[in-house]
Amino acid sequence: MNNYHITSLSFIISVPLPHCAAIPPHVLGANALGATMLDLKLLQRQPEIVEKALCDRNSPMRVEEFTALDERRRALLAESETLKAERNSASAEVGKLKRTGGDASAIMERMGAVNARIKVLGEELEGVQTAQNDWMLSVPNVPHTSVPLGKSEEDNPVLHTWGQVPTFSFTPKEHWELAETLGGLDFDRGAKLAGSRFTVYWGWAARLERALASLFLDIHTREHGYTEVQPPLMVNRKTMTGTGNLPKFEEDLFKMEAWDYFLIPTAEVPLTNLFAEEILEESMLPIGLTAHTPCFRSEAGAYGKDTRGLIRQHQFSKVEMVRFAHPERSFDELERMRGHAEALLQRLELPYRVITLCTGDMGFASAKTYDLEVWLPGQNKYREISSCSNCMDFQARRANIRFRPAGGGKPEFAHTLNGSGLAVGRTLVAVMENGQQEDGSVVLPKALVPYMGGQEFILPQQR
RNA sequence: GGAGAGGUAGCGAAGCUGGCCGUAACGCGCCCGACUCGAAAUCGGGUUAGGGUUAACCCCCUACGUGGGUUCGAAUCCCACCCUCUCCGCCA
Repeated sequence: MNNYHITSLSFIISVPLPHCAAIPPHVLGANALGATMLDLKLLQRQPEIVEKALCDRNSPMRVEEFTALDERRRALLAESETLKAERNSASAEVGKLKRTGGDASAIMERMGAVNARIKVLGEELEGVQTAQNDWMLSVPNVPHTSVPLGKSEEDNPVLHTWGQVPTFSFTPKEHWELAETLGGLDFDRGAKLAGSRFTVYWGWAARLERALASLFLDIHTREHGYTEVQPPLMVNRKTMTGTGNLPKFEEDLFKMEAWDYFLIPTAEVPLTNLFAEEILEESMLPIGLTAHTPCFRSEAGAYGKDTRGLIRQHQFSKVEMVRFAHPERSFDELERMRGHAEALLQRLELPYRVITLCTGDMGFASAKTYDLEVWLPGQNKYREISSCSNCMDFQARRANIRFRPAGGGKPEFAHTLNGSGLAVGRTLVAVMENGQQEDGSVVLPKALVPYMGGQEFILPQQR
């Protein structure tokens, strides 16, 4: 599941509210939920669609807040623009009079009063527009019609499972227990150097992390058609806003104290914003980008969760996939990208399942999300290892990412997708736990052996 | 860090002694048409985005890196900031 879901709200609103009344099917047709999502026009003309989306997401926001601001804004705009038109024509008149030697003092005096009124209107308008803009930046994406309704992660249906859950003749250990004899993962020194949720990797563990990332990048670039990118690991406020991490989720991020820079919580942020404020050619689509980067998350609100081991760290590495797609093909691209993530787990022979996130569990920017969950024998359960989302035009609107249609015509917003392929630290955990033997050693998946210099096992005596 | 140059449509670029210059000169690209069997070349026309109003058109407002200021009126004058390029210094 995505880290930006609104868990804190799911227990505030636990019963269906009156405004959640059913929407007629024709209103929710593909057309209505297409490229105009969270467009000003959609909010103005079909507010009931957004209202239902907010309800399905358990969001406390109400469209009527927007509507009130929008009506006030338009009233102020109408008066202000009328006065500005008057001023423009009067100024042209002054220009003419000055050239012909006429007297313009009467007009200039009248414009003094007009300007004063424009200024007053402008100040109120600015306040209203700021409030409206804040609302727009805080409203989550509208879930796609194919997303199952639900309140929380309990309601996420399983799409399919792959592989056999392994059986052991002994009680399988968690990865941090294995590391007690295998070494490699140094939680104590990680805490000494930085604090809790930081880990030092030694020897085989450091190499395994590198091997996994290399394998993933090689498969994506050679077999799945992605272009490898090395982006900045710190980005500015505008970039964070483009993907939807700001303004709502600042507390989840690490921020530089003296600079307005943030450490990226995922490579999705720099990769998606690569084409911000740009107009692409339709022939360039779809674009696939991949990057292996560290990710930094404050994990605010995760106190007491996954405190041991590598599952939840302040710093972890991830290979990310980002795709830019034509609006008509973005859901095909989502299926394709999910396949790219699944291919990695299959290559590593790790059992997993795919779930579809329900409306109440989806991330802020997403219109539809699949989570891949890998089997962890030590925990005896499936744990998230990848999250693949179609954000449709939600991020593209924020970041202004457009493409020009092949036949010419006005630029349209592209659709953006992102997915982990995969979270490297968690994959390392899965490799350890699924490959463990009774003597505490670990058998490595065949696909990894060439990347480990021919090494097939991790043995206790290794350093 | 020092010195200088620059930021104007999809791209290049003019304007920068304030008004007749922003649906923005000029060139490229793109679209439509003419010519052609067809194409190239040539010729003619068209081609910014966002918002308000509207059934739609018309019309109106805003935008010349960003934010302020002066003025009846700012691409143009003033102030601050951001970014790019060149040279110098420093540095893995």
